Amino acid sequence: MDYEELAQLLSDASSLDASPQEPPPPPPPDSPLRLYDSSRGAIARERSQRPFSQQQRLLSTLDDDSLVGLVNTFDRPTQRARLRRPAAPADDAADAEDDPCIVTSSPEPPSSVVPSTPPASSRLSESDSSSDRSRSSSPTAARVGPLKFGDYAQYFSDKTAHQHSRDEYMRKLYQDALNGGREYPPIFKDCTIYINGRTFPDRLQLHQKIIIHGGSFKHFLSGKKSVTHIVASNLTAKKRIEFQNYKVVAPAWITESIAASKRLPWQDYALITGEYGQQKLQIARPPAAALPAPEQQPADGFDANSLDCKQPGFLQSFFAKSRLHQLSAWKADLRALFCEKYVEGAHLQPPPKGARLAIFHVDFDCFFATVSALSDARYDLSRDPLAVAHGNNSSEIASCNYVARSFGVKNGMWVRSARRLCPNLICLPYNFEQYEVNSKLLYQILAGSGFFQMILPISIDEAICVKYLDGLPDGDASAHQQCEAITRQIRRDVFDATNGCTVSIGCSNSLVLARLALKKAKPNGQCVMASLEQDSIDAFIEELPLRDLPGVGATIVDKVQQHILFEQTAEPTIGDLKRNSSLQLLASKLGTKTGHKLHLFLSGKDDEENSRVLRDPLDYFARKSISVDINYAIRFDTIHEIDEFIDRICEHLTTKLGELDMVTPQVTLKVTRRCEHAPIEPAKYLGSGECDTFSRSSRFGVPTCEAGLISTEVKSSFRMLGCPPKDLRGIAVQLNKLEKVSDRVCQLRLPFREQDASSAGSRFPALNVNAFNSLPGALKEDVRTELLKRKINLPPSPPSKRSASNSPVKDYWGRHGKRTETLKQEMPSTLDEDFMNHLPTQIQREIKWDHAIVKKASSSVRNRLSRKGTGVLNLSKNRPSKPEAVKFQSLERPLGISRLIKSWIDDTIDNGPHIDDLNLFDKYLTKLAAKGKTHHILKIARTMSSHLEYHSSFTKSNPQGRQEWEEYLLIRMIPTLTASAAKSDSGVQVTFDL
DNA sequence: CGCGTGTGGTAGC
DNA sequence: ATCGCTACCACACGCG
Repeated sequence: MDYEELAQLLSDASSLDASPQEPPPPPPPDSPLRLYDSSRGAIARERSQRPFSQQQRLLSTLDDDSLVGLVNTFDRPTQRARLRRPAAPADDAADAEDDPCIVTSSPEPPSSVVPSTPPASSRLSESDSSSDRSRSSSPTAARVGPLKFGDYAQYFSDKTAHQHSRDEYMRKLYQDALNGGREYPPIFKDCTIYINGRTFPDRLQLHQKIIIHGGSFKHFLSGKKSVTHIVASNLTAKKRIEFQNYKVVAPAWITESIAASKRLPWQDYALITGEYGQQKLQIARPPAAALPAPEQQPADGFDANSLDCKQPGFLQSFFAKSRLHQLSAWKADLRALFCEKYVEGAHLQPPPKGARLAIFHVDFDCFFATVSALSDARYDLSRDPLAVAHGNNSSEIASCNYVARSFGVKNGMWVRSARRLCPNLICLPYNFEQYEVNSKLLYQILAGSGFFQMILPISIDEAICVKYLDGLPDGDASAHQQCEAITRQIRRDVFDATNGCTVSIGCSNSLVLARLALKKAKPNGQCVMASLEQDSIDAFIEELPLRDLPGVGATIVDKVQQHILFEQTAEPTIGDLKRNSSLQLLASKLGTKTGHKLHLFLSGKDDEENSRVLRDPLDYFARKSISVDINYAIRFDTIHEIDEFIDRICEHLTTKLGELDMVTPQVTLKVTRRCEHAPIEPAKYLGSGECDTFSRSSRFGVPTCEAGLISTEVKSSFRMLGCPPKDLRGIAVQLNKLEKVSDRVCQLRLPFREQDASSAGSRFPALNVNAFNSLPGALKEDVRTELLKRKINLPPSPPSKRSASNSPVKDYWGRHGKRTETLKQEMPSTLDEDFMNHLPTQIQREIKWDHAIVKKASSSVRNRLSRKGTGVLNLSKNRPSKPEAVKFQSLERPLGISRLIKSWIDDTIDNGPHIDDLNLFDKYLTKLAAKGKTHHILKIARTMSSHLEYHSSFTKSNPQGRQEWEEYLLIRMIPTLTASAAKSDSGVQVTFDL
């Protein structure tokens, strides 16, 4: 039995009962469950094999970089269009080009944008996966395409197109600056060179050397075919394999070739000597000779037994073994399945308001333990104390049977502690496959029984089944007896089908009571409490532990104990609280909502929120966010490793997002950081120990599903949170407020059509907001001014009137509050709100900084983060960051700035510059650029570069700070410089006043 | 008051 | 060893 059949059962059972006069819907031929199947195994496989896109990673870091290309084409849609097609060197961009979504660019009549609801019959006969697909491949859905991929491809091609001219310009610039205008020998003519990893000399210098000697430089491997040489100082084993077909040379090839004034044979500097020879042999030999290489690869990164978060296969292998991940994934799948079955509510008839319901809460007894035990003939579920856990000491018990529980063993306990209570405890391995099998059997039986109008999935082993009692005589014994009979039969059927798994069932008229009845029924029992008087309900729940109420966990019990029951009992019961509380008391001690909820629960009544699942299950089960959390085995040394990790997480998330056909307007990063006093290595192997958490969310101007964009925001957020890489113990990325792409079609249509209506380009179409978003600071200002001059209307704003984030402003103001006047820039108040809402968070922050009116001391996060003072991006109190930073703005003389920068680097060479200082520094550079002082920027860049080199010459290790400085130079400074250069190209004379 | 962000609690085994 | 995930709600607080 697979999920497809199960889904049919689900569908058939409920639709039959819900509307008996209608014929059962023909089962969708090829149906929804493809989604289910593909969202598991297949995706996972694809994910593990899919090579990480190098260009995407780099691209995502190059956020502010070189959007000059977009600026250049900003007002020239024709050029944009021309550029769009041919150049899309990135694999991802190329994929996007193939995507039907973006191929279409012709406008569609509005009528097709909102497809009228098809007759039910036609919808039924249509396989639903294809219904989705047909919608998304329809021309109307294609309207969304350009926002999804097109701009990215555009961005990318523009960027690539621009890179060459930038390098060319830089070449001239360097030539003038360093060589008195004379040309350097074109040693690397026709060479396209990519630099991998850290090198000596560093990337910046090699880049310089390459371009001034006539070579061209690739900032990333786009398809690899265009690259003639890869320069690297050393290669990981994996890269060694990845690059084995390329000319990989040591940096000395560059330097020595220059010294020799001619291109030396690359073979003498080949990094992959053995492999290359072998490679040639392999071509000649039968394929068998190639075997060793693939075998090496798993050992390198995919060893299932070693969990190394720095390896590309980590996520995959971690998730495969994480019980909590599985539980969450199953749950999400079941919910999606439910929604798929009842697309648009077609087959679903929620109970009429006020209908009498019988709710059956069905749950396996100690599911994992039972299933694992049943698959091992050596053990007797009813005699041996059993538990499911990975290992022996600090591994957690996922589930234990009732024999073990009689010793005091509990779920979640560490095996070591459990063994103290129960020395004979037997630990069984997980058997995720069997869990799924048995779960399917359960759902199949529930759906096939025909007893229920709705089957609401709660988890892999737990469901809530709803029966409408309206046809039955009121409140009499027959309803109760029927429920008893149903319960008995379900339990027997499941036991038989699963060959020994027991389910317990609680049945009552409310969700709360059904749940309490279930608790009472466990293990292997049933408890039917249908149609009772309030008195008997009260009597029934009186003795049950408060903890058993839904939504009541350790914290709420603690609060109740402390503030309401004053520590009277160790384990308070529902009766305890009910006797000692009132609605007002609960609301005041626990909060309004929680208080009200609890008050109702104490009488066995559902509240608005927890019964929402009954009233509007589709809404209840609809997905509103997706996230990845990893709080185990996180051990990083450098920010770069973390960046890569973030990239992988974002890829993972966007893959899911794509499967769901959704986009996100917001991403939240949650960082789990080792507590200051906590030991470096906690008791639990690779555990996180005691931690603090910090989170930060970012908005996208336009909802996106692009890994690169999301990743950029997340990496930026990570820096904002200032967690030292070595103290990172967990990381979570959430995509919030998800929207279906198909739902966005209507919203987006208007701006597009406006654009089409006036092809002259005098209107400001929605799409160009993206372009604007991406502009570097100085140009952005220009463009903004230009827009104003032309009185170009901006696209409609999203409903919200507020812009993304408050705290960065506070952060800035807490530290640089006095800079208001000098940094103030023009932004007309009428545009402000609408405009801001369309800008990416990062740019919003910049603008906000300029226009901030807030004068607040550092936020609490800021304070908490700086208490340690030695973090990488964490400003040390004894580092003179602020005075220096303020000085940037007033310094005009190069000599002064040089000295300042040197001392800044000196001070931060170990721990790295503070992000705020860098941002301020960026501002300074932007100002310089705005004034056309490109030569100043160039000089500063050279100062920084050479000073970093100076540091590296006597530092053995590679301190965090220097890496960050180098990265800053490469990914932020150079682009600024380039943008500035490109801008001043037309008019301003570049001169040096050394 | 309405809205946004960041934090925290809870659920499943 | 060991695989401490994930979705969602509610709250506190800040802002205008």
